[in-house]
Amino acid sequence: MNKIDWKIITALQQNARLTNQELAQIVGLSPSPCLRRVRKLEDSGILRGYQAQIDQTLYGLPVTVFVSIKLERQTDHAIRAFEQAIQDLDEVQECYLMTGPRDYFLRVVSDSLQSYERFVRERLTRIEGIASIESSFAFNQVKQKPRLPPPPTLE
Amino acid sequence: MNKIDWKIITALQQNARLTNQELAQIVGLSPSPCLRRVRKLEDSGILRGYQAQIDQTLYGLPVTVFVSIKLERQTDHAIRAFEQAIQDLDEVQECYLMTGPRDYFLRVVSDSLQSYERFVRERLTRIEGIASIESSFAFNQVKQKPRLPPPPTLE
DNA sequence: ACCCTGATTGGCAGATTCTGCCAATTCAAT
DNA sequence: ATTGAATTGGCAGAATCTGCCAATCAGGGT
Repeated sequence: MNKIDWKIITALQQNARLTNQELAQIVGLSPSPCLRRVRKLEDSGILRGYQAQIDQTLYGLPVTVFVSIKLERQTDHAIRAFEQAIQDLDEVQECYLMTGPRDYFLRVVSDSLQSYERFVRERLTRIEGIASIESSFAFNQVKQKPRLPPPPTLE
Repeated sequence: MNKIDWKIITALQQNARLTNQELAQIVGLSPSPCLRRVRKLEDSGILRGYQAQIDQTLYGLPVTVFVSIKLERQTDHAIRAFEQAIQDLDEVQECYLMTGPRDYFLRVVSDSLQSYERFVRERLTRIEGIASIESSFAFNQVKQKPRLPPPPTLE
């Protein structure tokens, strides 16, 4: 990966629907080598995909909650069971395995506090092996930066 | 917004580089009304944009940290100053204003723990008005779902 | 049941873009 | 300088985009 690849990645993070011609112009190549580089980045896995950004509030899901979860025990079985259960919950947008006192960390979306309460009571707490759940509510999103800093390998 | 719009949004969340023809076929329309709907969703702001998903580890930024921040006072001035400062930090990928004991919640990326420490010491703590900082480290991402549940207005 | 109106759709066609192939160029190492 | 591998630019047929127009559809009022 070199400077041109980095430019490609930066440009596509800001607008994944750029045409190959536009992209080529931005990074200073002609279209065909530019397309080849994009394909290579895709094949290598660095470019994992392209996704539309949705305005959650306008879409109808204005509530964002961060949830810390602790398991009763960290056996292999309990971990796998929990992670599998989480995959099936549509409201869970992201899930991280954490260091420290909390085991998992989730970002959950919902249309209202009522719905979120129902989600916790009827879905989350039904998962086996959960010791505790702690919810933190977001007022709003202050920043969402679709752009990573340059990787250390570039400098 | 109706069922077709929802299909469009779902499809574009999974692959934002679908051609209009492919998208039209998926949602069961011919290309031209499909394109019109996409434009309308863009104009309305529901479709905020399209971004490439990057594999952070392959890219060279394997460390993800969630940071809770408390301000000394919640005056209008302090809040604005903090939010402005945050906008300029490339390492901060997301920032939320929170309810509860913590004021802000950040997702920060870094290439190593050393770099992260430097980031905290040389950048974060230099921002005026911060009372406390608490870092939680992620081992890895267990789930990343590029798909929202159907909005309540559809059911 | 009928008509009327506004919204939505499908098809068409010129303009644009994509993308595989090949020759030319660049660059690094000897 | 010379060689060879990697990368590039240009080309052209195929595919796609996208604005326009007529046809269709939904549903409200009489």
